[in-house]
Amino acid sequence: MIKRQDQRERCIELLAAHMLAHGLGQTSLRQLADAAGVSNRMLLYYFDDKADILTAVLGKVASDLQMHLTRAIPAGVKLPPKDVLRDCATVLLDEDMRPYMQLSIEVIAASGRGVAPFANLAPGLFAGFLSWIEAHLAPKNTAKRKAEAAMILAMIDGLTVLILGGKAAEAEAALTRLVAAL
Amino acid sequence: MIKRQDQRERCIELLAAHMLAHGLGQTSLRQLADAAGVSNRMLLYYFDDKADILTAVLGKVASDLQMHLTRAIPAGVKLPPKDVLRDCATVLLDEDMRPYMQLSIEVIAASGRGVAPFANLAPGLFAGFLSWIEAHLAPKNTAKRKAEAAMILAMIDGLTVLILGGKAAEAEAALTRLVAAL
DNA sequence: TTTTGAATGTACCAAGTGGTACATGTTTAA
DNA sequence: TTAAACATGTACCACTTGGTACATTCAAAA
Repeated sequence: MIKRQDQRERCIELLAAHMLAHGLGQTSLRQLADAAGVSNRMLLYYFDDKADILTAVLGKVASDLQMHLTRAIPAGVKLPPKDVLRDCATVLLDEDMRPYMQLSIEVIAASGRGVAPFANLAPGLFAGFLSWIEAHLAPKNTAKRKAEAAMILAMIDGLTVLILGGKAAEAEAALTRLVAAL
Repeated sequence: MIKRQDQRERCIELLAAHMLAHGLGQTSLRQLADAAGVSNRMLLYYFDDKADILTAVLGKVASDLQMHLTRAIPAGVKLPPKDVLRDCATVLLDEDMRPYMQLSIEVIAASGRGVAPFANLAPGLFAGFLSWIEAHLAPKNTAKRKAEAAMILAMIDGLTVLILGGKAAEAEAALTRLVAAL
């Protein structure tokens, strides 16, 4: 009867879908319990408290996002920043990935405010992304690669923000101009 | 006894300071009433409802932000994108402006979710910024200027996101690399 | 001076919040 | 078979939420 861990995992998956669909604003225990198909009583049996739920679910979301990226963009191939930006943008700015990017921005906004448990999550999340991008950049020296990775991440996030603010067409034009400049 | 309008204006100023300091997460009627030094009962006398408060306050914040920018960067001077980016970044990424940028990202995140009343605010906010930037760009044709303006706005927002996520140093490096590329 | 309208306080409402106490079933191990 | 550990439901707690009903104070117009 190892049901507790099983249920915890099951909940994490369902809750990841819920949070991707509805964001940080719809995360009361009742709403989460409904989304997971359990009672709020049981949610707090599977998890320590609300922070534990959010941490676990967002961890899953982050690793799914990384997996999407890794699956779409082969590892081991080193490219100049222009191409890495274009490839990342193709994957991450696609409409299918919108929920992931929307949720990411929400988490970062909360993190900037120092809100628990997001403040502890965001830097690690970013670090993972930065090293992922860096690993896809053609050599040069380390400092330059780090700067280029940060630049690419900033561009992706900035374009995402534009899209979330209702300026998808402008983001498209900006990306084109950006790729041309690199 | 034209007190009602006066108080409304007074509240808007105090609430702008409060929201810049504490964000969208601390905007219950009680919290806002405390920040404005009035009772929540009176807040709803000066304003129609919570959405009316937020709309008014964020309008003020947005116009203050634009004023900061306009004051720091002279109008009428047209520059290449590289310089406009550098100038905007100097103003907007400065620590003093952090509350404005933090709050902006929060509003855009909410807007992307379609949350009232933010969803109606963000596009207009962006449009204002885009035309402001465009007005500072050296001629070329309109389409190119629009693309460059969007690019610059995306970069600023992206760097802001990096900073909020705890990667200020990386953002700095990214900006340097970015300016060099343009 | 009386009346009228705006300004303000007190007290409340139903709904939702994170979380818990307690009882009850349900497996598993002794 | 019995005791212990796990699993689950019901009911509740104090608190916060956006918002309102009602009474009252107060300045100004009649």
